[in-house]
Amino acid sequence: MTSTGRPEKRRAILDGARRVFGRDGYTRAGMDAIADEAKVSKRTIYNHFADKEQLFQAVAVEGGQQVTDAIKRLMDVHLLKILDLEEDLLAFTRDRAATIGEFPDHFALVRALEAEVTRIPRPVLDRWIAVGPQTAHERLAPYLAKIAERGLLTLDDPETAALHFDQLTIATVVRRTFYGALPLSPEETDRILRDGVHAFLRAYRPASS
Amino acid sequence: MTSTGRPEKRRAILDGARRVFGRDGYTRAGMDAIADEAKVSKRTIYNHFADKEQLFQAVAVEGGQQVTDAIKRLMDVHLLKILDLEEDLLAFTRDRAATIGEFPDHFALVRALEAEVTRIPRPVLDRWIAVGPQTAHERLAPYLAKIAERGLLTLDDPETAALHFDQLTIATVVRRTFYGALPLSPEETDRILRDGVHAFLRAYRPASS
DNA sequence: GAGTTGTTGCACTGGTCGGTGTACTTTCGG
DNA sequence: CCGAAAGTACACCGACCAGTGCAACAACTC
Repeated sequence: MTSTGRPEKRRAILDGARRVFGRDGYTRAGMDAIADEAKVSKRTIYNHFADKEQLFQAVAVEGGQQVTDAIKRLMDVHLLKILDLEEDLLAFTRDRAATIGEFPDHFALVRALEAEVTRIPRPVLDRWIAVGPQTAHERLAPYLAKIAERGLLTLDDPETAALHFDQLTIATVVRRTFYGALPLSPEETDRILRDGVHAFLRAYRPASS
Repeated sequence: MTSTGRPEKRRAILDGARRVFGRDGYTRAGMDAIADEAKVSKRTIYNHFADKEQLFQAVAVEGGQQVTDAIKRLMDVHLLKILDLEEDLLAFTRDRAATIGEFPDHFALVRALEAEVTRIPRPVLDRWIAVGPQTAHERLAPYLAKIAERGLLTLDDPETAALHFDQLTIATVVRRTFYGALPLSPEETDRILRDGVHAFLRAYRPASS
């Protein structure tokens, strides 16, 4: 499992592969195209990765990790000290929605990955899910629980609430735009997020308001 | 646009193509494999459809229409006469979730389609969206509006409420299972749907209960 | 039953692509 | 400055695949 070859080449390959896989999808992406994009010899790719499949998996997991980290930072920024709950949740989900545009290659690759879901070895798939989409909303739960402790939310189950928040906001935008592949006007995006946060609060805000 | 060739052959081709596209994805699916699956000569496929892309589009749109029709029927069954709102919504969403298992080839194909979203001509994509996923939840809105008229729901905007219902129930299952590609235990499915309906009602039920 | 239309099987083309072999050059640590 | 490790350029293999051409065959129509 120890990585062979020069690290900077490995980086270039991963970056190039992310772009090409995102642009062309898994099957259409050619190893020659990836080599060109990474400005690396095709032979070097095979010195770092056993085959196309392993390269794809490496790129997917790395990207998932990066996005998860970015979201974690957003949670710390917006959800630790709450002034106006609705505004803070809205600000969080807006920034979260913006990450779609900040990692366009990764999310394009996610579309490719989901199409291959039945052909990806289960352990690899589970690892990606664990690193990426699963923790993305599971990590939200403790923040919501903390907010609930202050009496700002009524939560029977923080994880379910986190899932519902996700579904009502970011997941709706993701679904409408196919992970950012189709355009969605800022106004429309904002309306979705506002409505979603609003509905979430109606479902989870204490009766005494 | 008038269709050439014998209709029963066209049917066989569409059915075979749906299976193979669903199993192998767009790029991996071979026209020879489709011909075998449809028990038809490859030459006949090209007599009915200009090329692989057009065949794929035809299959996608037809499948989307079938699913949309099935869901419409479920709405009529469950959402016209309401006895217990929570139970009726739950029964509806359960049956709706079951459609994922009833059209496995179609939903596998949808995964392939979403991966190709950037490569599908916009008019074709728009047509599929209009026939399939869009109307799927937009058609729910009038049913909810009708229920609201009886005072069982408080809706500012029926379409938004329909979208939220969708997101909180079926969309969550779809996301977790990747359109049915990964297994999800009936208990887990039921928990998701129950929780979703419950949250929906907390957000949209009149204060006087 | 003649003619048209559709279907079949098969060979074939032109192209793409994953992966390898090899001989040469570059990089870098000691 | 030397030697090993890594990278490069390029030709190459085998497999696969979309789409076509063609000749024989089957099935409807009038």
